Amino acid sequence: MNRPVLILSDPGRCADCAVRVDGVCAELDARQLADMERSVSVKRLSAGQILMLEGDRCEHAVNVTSGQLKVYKSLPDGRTQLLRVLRPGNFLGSVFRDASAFTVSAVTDCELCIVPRPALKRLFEQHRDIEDAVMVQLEDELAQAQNRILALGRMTAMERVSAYILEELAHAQRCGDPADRLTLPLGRAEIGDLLGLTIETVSRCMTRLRKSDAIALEGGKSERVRVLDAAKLGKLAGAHEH
Amino acid sequence: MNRPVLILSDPGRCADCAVRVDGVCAELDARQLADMERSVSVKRLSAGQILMLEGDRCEHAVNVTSGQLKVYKSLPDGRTQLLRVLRPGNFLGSVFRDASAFTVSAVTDCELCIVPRPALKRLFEQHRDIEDAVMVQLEDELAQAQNRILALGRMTAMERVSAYILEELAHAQRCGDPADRLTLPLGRAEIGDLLGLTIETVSRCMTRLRKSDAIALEGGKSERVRVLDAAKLGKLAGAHEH
DNA sequence: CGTCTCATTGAGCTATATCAACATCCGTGG
DNA sequence: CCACGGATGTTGATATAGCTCAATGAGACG
Repeated sequence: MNRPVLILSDPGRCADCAVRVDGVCAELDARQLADMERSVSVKRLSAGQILMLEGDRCEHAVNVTSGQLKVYKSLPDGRTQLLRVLRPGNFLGSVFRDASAFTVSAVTDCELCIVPRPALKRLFEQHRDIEDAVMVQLEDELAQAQNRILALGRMTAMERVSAYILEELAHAQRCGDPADRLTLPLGRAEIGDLLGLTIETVSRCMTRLRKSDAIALEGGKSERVRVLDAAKLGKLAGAHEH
Repeated sequence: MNRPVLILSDPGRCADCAVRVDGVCAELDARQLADMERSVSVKRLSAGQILMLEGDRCEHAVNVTSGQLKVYKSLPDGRTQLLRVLRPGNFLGSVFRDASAFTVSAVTDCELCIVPRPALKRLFEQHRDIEDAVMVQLEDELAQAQNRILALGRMTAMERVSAYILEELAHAQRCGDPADRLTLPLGRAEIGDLLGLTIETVSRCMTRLRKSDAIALEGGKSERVRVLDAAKLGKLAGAHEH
């Protein structure tokens, strides 16, 4: 998962990119990729560094190639709410908005593939597929935001935590991990900020899930979860499938 | 606001459309509009009717020309959460998703301008600006969803209600209404479903705002609000401007 | 081995939900 | 025109989920 990434000064790299098959770049053909590559540069962030602040001008879009970032909004008194977590393959960037609506900061050390906005617009003009690929990302992001709205507005703490674990499990599975194990990418505090809960409530929900044998917790900070009873979690999360 | 709308059998109407200057259609030139017009039809809904159900195939995009609709998700036990309210000029439609992530139903009688998805895709191919216009809408929608996430996750009932009134006030002003008066488009139950609160809590917050002289309530169902002290509301809403 | 960070657990508090009564408006039919 | 009934909003009393504050535990790291 931590393979090297595309580098401006070293053309030909996009083809080797670790996240080549995910997200925006997945659908592009060789020529589009080559054009993309010419516009792109790499940025590294260490854990805790801020990529952009709410209100900043949006000067480029980014694609995460390694590491994790959190996207969040804050109230003046410091309450903060995570909007999403960015992982390898995820795209972030407004094409038509000037000011960022959120802050983005690195949870772990990260490598990002960066496209300046003008270059992105030019790419859009030259390659319809790139614009389409971005729109697909945008629609996905919106759908996830809508799920979050439902969770925050109408689900209990237990439901939110159960649903969150299942989300992470699904993500782990997409990454090819074993079907019942996952490593939570966030600490309790950040999970709380994502789910609109406090650290303590998240912890208590985890404990309750553990005591009811739905999950097992492992690792020093209980950051590893084994899902013992996915059906029970699904029921708790109020899952309804279509 | 309730002027007639574009009608397939009566070409030339788009130019006269009540919402011509809003949303997706605003940026189009005569030729694009003419092409659009050819792909479009009108649908009428009466209050309470359902336009689409969560899980339905997305077969067309719609642009609201009159009336209001609500977009929402529900949990199996009936808890429901509004995602957004659609008003004249608003666009709704996934271009690349197959299944709707939400239910849409008419709050009032409505008139909609409908574009079948294949036609929309064709329009995208022929007119870059149309795709761009849709992407602008999508980015706006996402930004609003993110504000809602912050509200639901981290704001108190008073803050949510205050912020909501200010949102509605801003909307009324954009429609050219007087700067301190507005008519709430939703009943208390729907406001509750939008803000993740109960009817009673919404009502109590309204009362508190009234008693603190931030607003005055008028009309049989208190559906008209006069904003007496926007600054106080803003402070309550935890507004921070950039 | 102490210190730091993070998670857990407990005790009590409070904002909001729930349950219930009442008020008000509006339409309808007599 | 008035009386009635249904829908919607308000208010009150009580319950409770989740928050706050505080103490404890358990790895990680120098």
